[in-house]
Amino acid sequence: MNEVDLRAGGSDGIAEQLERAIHEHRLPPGTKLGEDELSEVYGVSRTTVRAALQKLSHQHLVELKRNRGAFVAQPSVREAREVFEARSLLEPQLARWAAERVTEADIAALRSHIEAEHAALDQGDDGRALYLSGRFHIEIARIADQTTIAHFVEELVSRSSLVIALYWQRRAALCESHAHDALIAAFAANNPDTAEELMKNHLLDLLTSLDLRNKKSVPETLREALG
Amino acid sequence: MNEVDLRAGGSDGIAEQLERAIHEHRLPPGTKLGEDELSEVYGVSRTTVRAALQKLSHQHLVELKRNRGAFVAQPSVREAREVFEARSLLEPQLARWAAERVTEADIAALRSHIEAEHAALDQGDDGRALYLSGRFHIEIARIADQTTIAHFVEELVSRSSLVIALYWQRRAALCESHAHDALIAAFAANNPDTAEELMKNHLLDLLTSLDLRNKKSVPETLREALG
DNA sequence: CGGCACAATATTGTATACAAAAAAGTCGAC
DNA sequence: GTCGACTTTTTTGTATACAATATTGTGCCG
Repeated sequence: MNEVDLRAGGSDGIAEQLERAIHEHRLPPGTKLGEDELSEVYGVSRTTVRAALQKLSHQHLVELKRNRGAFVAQPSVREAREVFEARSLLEPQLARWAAERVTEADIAALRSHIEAEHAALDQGDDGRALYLSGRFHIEIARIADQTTIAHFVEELVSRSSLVIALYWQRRAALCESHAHDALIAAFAANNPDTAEELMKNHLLDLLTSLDLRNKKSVPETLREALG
Repeated sequence: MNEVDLRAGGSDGIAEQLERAIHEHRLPPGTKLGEDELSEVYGVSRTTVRAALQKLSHQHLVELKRNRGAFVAQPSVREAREVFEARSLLEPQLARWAAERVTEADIAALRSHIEAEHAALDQGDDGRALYLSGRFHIEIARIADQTTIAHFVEELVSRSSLVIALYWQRRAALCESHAHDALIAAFAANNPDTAEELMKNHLLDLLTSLDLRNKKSVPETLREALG
């Protein structure tokens, strides 16, 4: 029994660990998440594991197939587009609000966030860099002081990570295209208009960096993967 | 044993029934949802009930207090504002898209939807009218063909119902302020600009019809309810 | 040798049992 | 009679056991 036993008690801690693993691409889309396996890994009962998996499925990070089990979600091309459409509706306004409310402490936090991201990249830990890059967006939602929308963004960012795992075409250059630096600059200058525009373009850049014509990257059934 | 046994198997059916009951104000905010009680009502085990309650808590319709149980959520004033801010970001654009894509069949569905709503009002079934009024907004999301955003709107509409239960001030006139009729007209005329503007104003109207200064309507603890 | 039916196995879905915590009720001291 | 501590009861949290379903393996028949 490999009981890891981390702080956050019960299902929430497990859900968080799984979410991070998915976000960091340690669990690729389509991975089977067996209940027995997970319960052994975390040293808890299947009941607890199931609660965690259900939570993740509500966030669309995990797909629950009846009598088949849980799998890391494989967003379709359409879902990928929809996720970025939703982000484009929410995040620019969030950036605007953030620019209006940002404090010195917030800016410092954002800067150290980016530093950690670059550090991860230097270490070759692309997964962690991607995770941190996503957290940057969530941090902005927090600064905007809109917890309800922040929740949605959190889900969308996680799902974006799955989209990236499936449809990313350019190998180099993660989110680190200086877009985040420019956003911080706009925040520091208390310039909501610029912040909103930068975020809008940043999301468009992300979307166009995907190859959404590539239907085959997710062989829904084995049939079409071959044929 | 009062086994109701409805079609949708397992926890999803129970979650749906509870959601509707909450949405129709048959279960007011703060109501305790005991697991044993629910398991008897629906003739299933507590395991199944818990799954349903967890789902609802992820939608913020139910608050899960550790070792205390599940309660119908009581959105704070702040949460109420946030819900409508989120809706204002999503739904106007959704109305625009819907106006661009709407079909004759969609319009017919919307009209019959409104009819049902008026019928419910005539019968004095305000709860059901409110529920149908919410479904109208969700139907628009469906027509816009944006399932991801539609999911968010679904959650926000349900939460709005809780907000209305707590902070509604005008007794008469639910959502039936002809706003929905005007929206249908804009759809029928394929006028996205008008549809977007109408939705924006409709949401503003809803928000201003609330009394969000009223702190006491949700006595968080008994202490402040008296004093 | 290939295909189909059946059996064995593994995995999920649901119910129940037990442990832990909170709430309510009771008794006694002051 | 009221306050406080203790006991009882109720309710939730977690683990385990059993049932249902899907998957895999095996052998028979064509």
